[in-house]
Amino acid sequence: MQDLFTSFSLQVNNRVYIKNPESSALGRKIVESSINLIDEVGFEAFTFRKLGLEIHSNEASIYRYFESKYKLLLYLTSWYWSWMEYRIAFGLANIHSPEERLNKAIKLLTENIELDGSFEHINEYKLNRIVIAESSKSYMTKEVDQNNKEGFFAGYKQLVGRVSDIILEINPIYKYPHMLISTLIEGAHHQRFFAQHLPRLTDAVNGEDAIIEFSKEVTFKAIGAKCPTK
Amino acid sequence: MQDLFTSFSLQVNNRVYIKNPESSALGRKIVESSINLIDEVGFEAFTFRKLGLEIHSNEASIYRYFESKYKLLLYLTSWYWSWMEYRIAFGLANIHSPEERLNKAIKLLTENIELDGSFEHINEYKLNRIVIAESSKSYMTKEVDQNNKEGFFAGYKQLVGRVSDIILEINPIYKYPHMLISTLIEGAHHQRFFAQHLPRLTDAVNGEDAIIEFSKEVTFKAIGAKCPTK
DNA sequence: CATTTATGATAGCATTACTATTATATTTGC
DNA sequence: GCAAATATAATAGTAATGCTATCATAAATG
Repeated sequence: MQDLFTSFSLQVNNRVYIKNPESSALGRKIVESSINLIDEVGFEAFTFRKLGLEIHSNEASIYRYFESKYKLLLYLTSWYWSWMEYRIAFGLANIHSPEERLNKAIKLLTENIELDGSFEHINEYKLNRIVIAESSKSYMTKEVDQNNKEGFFAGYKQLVGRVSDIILEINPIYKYPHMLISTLIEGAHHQRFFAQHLPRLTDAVNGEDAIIEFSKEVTFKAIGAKCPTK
Repeated sequence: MQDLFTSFSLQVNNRVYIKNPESSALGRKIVESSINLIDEVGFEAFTFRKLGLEIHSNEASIYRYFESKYKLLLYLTSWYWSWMEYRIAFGLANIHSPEERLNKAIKLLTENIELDGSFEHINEYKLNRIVIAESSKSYMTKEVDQNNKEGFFAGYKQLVGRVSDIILEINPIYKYPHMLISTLIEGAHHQRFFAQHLPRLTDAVNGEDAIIEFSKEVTFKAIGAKCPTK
């Protein structure tokens, strides 16, 4: 996907920001450095004041882009899900067999993300770690219903919907396609976190990719289809 | 399990508290009311000052039991996992077929919890909602490794280990028992949350219990065994 | 009933999550 | 090239949070 995205940017619901951070150098710096800083110190310890110091700018200036650090997190996760949808759209182009499409989609959804440098100011590798460790904090809140109404989770829902559709192509009477996919996505994230920090909750040996294997196996068996790579 | 527990209390790692809240009326009041308050306002808005007002006691007094609200959350989740382990231990007593044991364990792990009143000062129904919405905040932190070393997640790990053992009884060469069980537990929690707040991420219709069905199906198919209730 | 121990009341402090104000750059439109 | 609009920086301020410290009082215990 190299260089493909230099020409366009991913759409994020414009209600998560006050001013679009893509629209200025400062905005891009805010996004770039927030990824570094959240990855480094964690979301609870992350503050706009610290971010201001980091980028030699001002706390008040950051507030002109994002209402709060929660909204910024929402921006980052929304961006991530948009990005994931593009990755999948491109990754599945010209593959016709639905089994192979599903197989590839699961790989893309559950694999360890590496830096691909398509977007200058976004480090996908670190962003993936943030999504794994912090994204549940963006929806496990008392404001979830309100935020949902405003469309802040649309990207995630759309992604789950798209992959579920592939499942239904393979097995039109499978009852739980959305459940299966959302369980898988969240599950793979948890497993990556557990593999690093709470290994007794997983069987993922560092190095080999048990998480992808596990996800594929579970999915294809659940829907009663044969995994093309097995 | 009614009245069974009036005679004993569940063990929680004594390093999550400063003074054991089971040891005094104030301590039990703190636990009881913290469950109500966290359930009501959410963990971020929950503070010891508010809790003090609620129980007509003092912020400083609460700090004599728990170092911080994070430790209190850790206490609540640890208690929950201990409780879950007892539920399973009792629920599986005298069942010999490992398939039936697994089937029952999955039901107990993924079902919607109702108030059972075995512990006067703990509302299991609300605690379950807290565990669903807030428990990931107890381990998705920068302090996870430190906390893990101190044994704060021992109960959860033990529970996952026990259920994994049943899987291995059924299929000794299954490669991912821990992954499967931890994915299932977290997954069921997420699905209950999604069913209420983000229904497009799930297929759980309110009322019937798709989540248990889904969990059983996935598990037995993944390990290549037959679910006894199907 | 003296003493330890637990609780309560009050105060204080650094940090957080903002908002407001005013000053200074930078961009843009003509 | 300059006025006017717009974006950013600097500073200050406020209420709430997450504690800690001190001292007084109540309750339990030996």
